[in-house]
Amino acid sequence: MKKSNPRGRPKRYDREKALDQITQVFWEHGFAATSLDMVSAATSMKRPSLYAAFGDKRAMFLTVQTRFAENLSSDLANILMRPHAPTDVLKDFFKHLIETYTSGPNAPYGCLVFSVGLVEAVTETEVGALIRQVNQSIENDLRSFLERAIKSGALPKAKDTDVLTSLLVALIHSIAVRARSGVKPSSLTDMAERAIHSLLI
Amino acid sequence: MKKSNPRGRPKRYDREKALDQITQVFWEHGFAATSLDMVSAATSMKRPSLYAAFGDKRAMFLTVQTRFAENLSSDLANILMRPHAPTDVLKDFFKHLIETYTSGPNAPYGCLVFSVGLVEAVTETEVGALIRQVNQSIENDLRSFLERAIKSGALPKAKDTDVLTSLLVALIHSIAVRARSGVKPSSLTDMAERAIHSLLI
DNA sequence: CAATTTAATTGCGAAATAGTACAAAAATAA
DNA sequence: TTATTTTTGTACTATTTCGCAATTAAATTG
Repeated sequence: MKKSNPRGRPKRYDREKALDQITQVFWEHGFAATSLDMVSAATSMKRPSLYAAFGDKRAMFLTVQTRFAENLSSDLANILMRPHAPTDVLKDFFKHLIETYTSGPNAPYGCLVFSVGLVEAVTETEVGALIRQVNQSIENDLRSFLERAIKSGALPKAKDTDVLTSLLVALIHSIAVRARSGVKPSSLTDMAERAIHSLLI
Repeated sequence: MKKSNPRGRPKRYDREKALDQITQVFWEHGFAATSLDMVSAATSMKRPSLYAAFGDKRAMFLTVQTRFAENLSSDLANILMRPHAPTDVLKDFFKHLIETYTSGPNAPYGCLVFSVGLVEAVTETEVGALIRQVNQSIENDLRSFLERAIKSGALPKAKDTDVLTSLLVALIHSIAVRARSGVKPSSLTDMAERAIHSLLI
């Protein structure tokens, strides 16, 4: 059952596709260095259409930030639910993270939230709040994962899950920084896997 | 022996003081959101004077980036040379780092290099190179520090210094992210100290 | 005291930028 | 077919921004 067409002239653009394209521009150049003309070019939408669809530049930025955060968080949370050995799960976890941070069309752009958004956190309270919330969410997921692993006997009881969790989150932040600075993905994978082994074995 | 005054009209500004003021502006707002008028207001120098002294906006930014990196790196390197117990030295190390990242005049701005500079790394090769170089330098200093500690018997031989080093660097990056996102300094200190204990004991 | 040198100040001009008013286009509804 | 609704496209305005040319100011040198 397809819903009947809406009243007026149909939209030319696809909302999700447009948001992907907007994301790319902000991801590469950051908030302030991105002009609406660049966004317009990337989406093939004229500025008035952009405004009608997504609000002003600030609103657009907040939208893609939260969207990126939600997608990444949920991907990572799903990986943590897989029924494999903890080290394998964490390897997949960081593999996906690194893939996300390094596979832009032109270059590695790192993390849209932890790198690009972060700069605005000082002047835009909402961005700061989002970042803290994303951290909290990933942190909670990781801690539950580790506690589950200990409960099931897959991980030694002696592990301090709080410290372990914050070190894994630190690893995420570090990968974000290094990815955008141009460190090659294989290096990042190496680092992550060695850290996982050292921390969990 | 004071060197004789130079030929023409004397400069009104003090170069180092001006660079401090320029640093503050970029640190708070990032590169693109900073206008030369803001820099002009912060330094009480008119734009032509700024241009004569520091070149254009991009050159100014590169100057304060490298200056910040050099100052911080050298401070941290010095702390690592102190003849105390490894855990105490590392506590001081992170205490200084957190102090640097959180004690701006208005707010916590995090790291000028790892947060503010990082955004430009994609479009400005030099910034990316600087960041990689700073990471390398701190990493080397930390690794030597750990190797020294093991040699002197202050740290168990079993430690994998490479992994340990990259986890400590990750902790730095994480503190940079969290500081700018608005996490309060005491939380950061807590996290750092617990991580140090867990990693070194 | 002139002449010279260097720095500071004023203010202009060209370009970029964000936002929006208004007209044209493309669909549905009657 | 005509009216209505919604999106798209054009074009304008006000503002910001950068870089620089020309002028004024403050020092040293002879």
